[in-house]
Amino acid sequence: MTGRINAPDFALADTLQSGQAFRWNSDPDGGFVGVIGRQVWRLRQQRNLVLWEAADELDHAHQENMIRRYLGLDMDLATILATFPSDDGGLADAVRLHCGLRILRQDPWECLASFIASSTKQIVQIRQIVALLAQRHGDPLDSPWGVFHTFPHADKLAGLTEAALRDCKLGFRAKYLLAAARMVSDGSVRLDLVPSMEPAVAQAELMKIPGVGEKIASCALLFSCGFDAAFPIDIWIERALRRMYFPRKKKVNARQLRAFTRSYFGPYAGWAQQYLFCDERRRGRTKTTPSVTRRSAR
DNA sequence: AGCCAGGCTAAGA
DNA sequence: TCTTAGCATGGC
Repeated sequence: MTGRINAPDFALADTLQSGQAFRWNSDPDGGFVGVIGRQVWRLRQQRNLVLWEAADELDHAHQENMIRRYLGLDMDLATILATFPSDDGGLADAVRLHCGLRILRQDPWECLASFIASSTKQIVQIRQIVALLAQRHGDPLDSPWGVFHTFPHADKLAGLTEAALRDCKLGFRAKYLLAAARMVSDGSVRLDLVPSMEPAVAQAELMKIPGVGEKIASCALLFSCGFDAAFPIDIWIERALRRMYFPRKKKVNARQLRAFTRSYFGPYAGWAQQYLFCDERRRGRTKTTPSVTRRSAR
């Protein structure tokens, strides 16, 4: 089944490759193949259109709604951008350079589990871990593009041993993911209710899980639960914030950074964060003469 | 071949 | 309250 969605202000590649989701693979024709829910999808962009192909023949309108929601196409980007601080040239540049970047709305469990796996890992490694979890413990899904797998439910992972998770290269995160799976599946963490909670309550709910601190909770809240103001601060964002807003000021600690982001960026702070994140990484990539300019953040 | 990654926890100042 | 080691693994 195929379809097309009019999406004038959308950047598929930026959106799928900006470290929000870890299970999209690009194919040679500029498409991306991945799993949403229990289906394999192939997505492409042609100018103003998102072209989608789904492996299964289901209700067309339902399919289209699903993909629109997942890609964040049900949000009005212009309205969101208008809430950003108006006199911030640096942020405006980042927005311009990553025009059409959106926040995905992923499955909360897959998203939370992926970010539990992410700590002190590079994106390549996170992708490996998530792929292994799916291959070994998810259900196979046949498709025109090969066999893919669902991301295993919390119930499924809850029944595994820590050793089985370690075999998926989780390392010391294995016990965290196992605990998370158990807490979600036995109801001691109500992941299903998180999207409708007050932001602070939702964050506290996720942080009941060992291995989930502010950063990982923020990622899950922003990328899967609809909390557009959640503002995960990782190493890249920290670099961007210090460079743009605290130049050469020696002592700005994590707390002060957090306080700043909460008061400065507004109700869609998480979206601003994603633009800054992408741009900081772009800067890292486009640096010239790597032997000289390579410097870690102060 | 080390070094260091998109952190959290717990210990110690 | 703030700083820091330790954790496990792979890419560069």
